[in-house]
Amino acid sequence: MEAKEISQAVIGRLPRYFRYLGELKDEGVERISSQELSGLMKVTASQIRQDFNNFGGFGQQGYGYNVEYLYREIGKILGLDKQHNFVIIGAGNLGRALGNYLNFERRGFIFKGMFDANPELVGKDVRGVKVMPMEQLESFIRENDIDIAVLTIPKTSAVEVADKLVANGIRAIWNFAHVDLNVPEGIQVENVHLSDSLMKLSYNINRYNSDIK
Amino acid sequence: MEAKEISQAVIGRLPRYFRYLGELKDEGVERISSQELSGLMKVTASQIRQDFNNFGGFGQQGYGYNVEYLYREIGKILGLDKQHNFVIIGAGNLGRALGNYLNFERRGFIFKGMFDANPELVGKDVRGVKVMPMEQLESFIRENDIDIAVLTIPKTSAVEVADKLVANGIRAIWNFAHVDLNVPEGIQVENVHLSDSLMKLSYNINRYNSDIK
DNA sequence: TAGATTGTTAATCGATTAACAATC
DNA sequence: TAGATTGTTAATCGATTAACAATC
Repeated sequence: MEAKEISQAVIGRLPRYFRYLGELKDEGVERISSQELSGLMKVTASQIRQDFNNFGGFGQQGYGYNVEYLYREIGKILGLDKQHNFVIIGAGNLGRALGNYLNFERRGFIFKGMFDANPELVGKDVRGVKVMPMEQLESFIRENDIDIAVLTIPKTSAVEVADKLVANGIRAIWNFAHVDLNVPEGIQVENVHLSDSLMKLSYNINRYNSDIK
Repeated sequence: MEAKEISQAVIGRLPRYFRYLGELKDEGVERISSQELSGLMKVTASQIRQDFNNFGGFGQQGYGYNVEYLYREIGKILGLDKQHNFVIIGAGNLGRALGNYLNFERRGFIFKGMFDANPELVGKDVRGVKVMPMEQLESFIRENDIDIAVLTIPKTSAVEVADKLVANGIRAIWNFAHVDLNVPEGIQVENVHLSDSLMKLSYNINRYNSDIK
């Protein structure tokens, strides 16, 4: 398929559409117009139609969109109809919290392994998965069809671990370490920099207060 | 001050500048040009100069920027020179992980209290803070100068809790619940929707693969 | 058929990049 | 002073919104 590149701005909005459509579906709503969805989601109807049309027409003139169909199609676009195996590297608080989060499984993300450099954590159980030592990471990635590595380790070791992951065929890194990873073209990195997010909040608190002075 | 509105695109980049400048400072680098910083951060020098100039001139022609000064100024813009007290609502895995994260304190974010609806979690200790029952939330917010509430509870209760927070004078919500909160103008909300982030990663994995077919 | 609403083109708006005069 | 590099204006690019013809 000769698909033109879809902008990340559009991709970034798809999960939110997916969530709203899922809720509408669960409420038994059968169809919805861009106008109604616009009211619900507080985005323009124009943007909704443009976004959907990046992927071809999902609607029908005079009718609107079929909720269940649109929900399913967006799921497919997001790759949620496929299984993605992941490992978590770093069995600290955050790593364990993510390992225990059950909803990922519902979307096809399967928790396959967990690793930590600290011998005291090795062998511990997180939702049926035993923490393994770092020495086993590379062979495990290769032998268990792992797509995604979740990095919940300190930034000091993150860059080095990322290189190992890439060398062993990982396809994507979900990076919670507070450092920019440098990976070759074609390896996907999604950063979750929690402290950056908190700083934005801080800025907005203070800006608002100085504005009303 | 009559400051024109700074776009969120710019604000979103400030924490990353702050991080790079902090590292440069720690390495003892005294000055840097937009050109050098551009090479390091992989953004255009033009964007760097435009971003900084939103807040007035921090540099000097022919010299560049003083690293330590610029670092400190960006910190001030982000409000990191002020103390922000926060509470965590939801003492599950994620809430406890955030409570145990020490680096927030270094930036002026002080962990003051933790709450949970589950009686079995009440009384537990997270880094010196005892988990309190939800009944105490509202008075605690009012009486302890709490700026930020971190929501790590299921989406089913998040909307209701957010309303209570607003009614008791919270200024900002760091929302990890997978639901959009509707708050009055002037209350800041920063969403961290982890599953949205994971879905974006999923899209990019699958897009890349179909592109190279 | 008439009304509704999409798909899509055109217009606008905002953000990024390029260029260069100002100045250290 | 000459060279370097900012601050800032102008040009470009991309994303959002508006408008409307196509069509169910």
